[in-house]
Amino acid sequence: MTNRKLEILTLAQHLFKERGYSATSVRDIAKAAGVEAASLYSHINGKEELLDRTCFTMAERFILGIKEVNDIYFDAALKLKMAVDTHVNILSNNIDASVVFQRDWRHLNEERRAEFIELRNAYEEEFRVIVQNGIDEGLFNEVDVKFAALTILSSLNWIVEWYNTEGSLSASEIAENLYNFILTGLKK
Amino acid sequence: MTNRKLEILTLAQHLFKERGYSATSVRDIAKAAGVEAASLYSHINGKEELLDRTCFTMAERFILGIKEVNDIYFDAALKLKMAVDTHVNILSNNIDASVVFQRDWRHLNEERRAEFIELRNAYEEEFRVIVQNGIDEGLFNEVDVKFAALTILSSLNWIVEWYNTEGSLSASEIAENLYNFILTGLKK
DNA sequence: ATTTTTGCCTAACGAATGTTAGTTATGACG
DNA sequence: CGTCATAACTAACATTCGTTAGGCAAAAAT
Repeated sequence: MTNRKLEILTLAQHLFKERGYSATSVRDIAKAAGVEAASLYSHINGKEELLDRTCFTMAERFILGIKEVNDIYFDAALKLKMAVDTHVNILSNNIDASVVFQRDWRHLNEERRAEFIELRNAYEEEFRVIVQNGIDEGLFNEVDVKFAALTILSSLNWIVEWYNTEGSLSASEIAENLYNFILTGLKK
Repeated sequence: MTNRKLEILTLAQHLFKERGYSATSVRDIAKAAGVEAASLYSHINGKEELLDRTCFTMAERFILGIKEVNDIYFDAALKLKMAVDTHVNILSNNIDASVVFQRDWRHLNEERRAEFIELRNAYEEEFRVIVQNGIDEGLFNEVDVKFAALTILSSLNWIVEWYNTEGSLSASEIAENLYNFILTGLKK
């Protein structure tokens, strides 16, 4: 991918984040790039390519992240801690793309959407496995695995809705807070 | 609001849920209603009215819900339990509208969007107050209040992404599972 | 020096968008 | 019966949409 194409992709991701994919026109993206709409087509095949690349690049990053965590750590609690940390760091390093990944994958065409959902399911499954391992190892309560994983993933997925680059907490601090809360719970 | 208008609103909410507000055309809604696009304008002022009514009706429902919980219950733990239960029940009784409320409020015009955000903030503040009360009453751990509330709200907000009307769990069962997990945490 | 490639341009396409104006069929109410 | 309200219609509007075709200037490669 050429520099210019990457630049266009980045600009598009920012606009998609602000306005949503459907409400962002090719002309909006062109304007941000300081170029006529038609000129974009020297670099991209179409608007959907920008969405597609964004969604699948992020999916790959998240999946690669959790694979590394699974390879490096053994203890389930540590795996979970690092999976959360990795997720939040990827997200904070690609905040625009993460928002698009989270919100706009629905606008992928049917075929690609199906592939995307598969990747997402695989990612979520990794979290369920970690929670199950923690239970088997006697580290975690015998909670409903699906439910516990869902709560963790909800918190992770929701971060894009409130994360602020200028906020006081770093990505790893957010991850640590989240991990601690999920482990400890509210009850005294 | 006439029956027919309500019918159109309901159909629109379903389409907005499936395709998103921006990607749903007035003609799509008209087709669902078995009518020409222009005919809708006997009933509505415009497309945005459908979004506006959806977002603000749901906001009112959620806020009324938590006010009632605050009036009826005193104990912070019970308040939280019932706030979660009420939220999930409202959501499951209005699943299409809830999804739109969650995803598409961004497409409100600037003025209404600002009002909407204020309502949302007020709602979220109620959760923070409950958590803080729980800590003050010695029921809850001395967690970071913002963070704890955020995790709870993340889980609540994310429910629309996986909730299935045909699922095996009722709204109150989901609420109970969620509440228990948040209170207890993972750690044994 | 000549050719090729790159990156943009203008112009235009057909389709879809939200919305309006004006009209008509139907049925309720006096 | 005549009047009015309701709910739909057809036709059209000005825009905007994603995209294509063809060309042109500058830079890179030969």
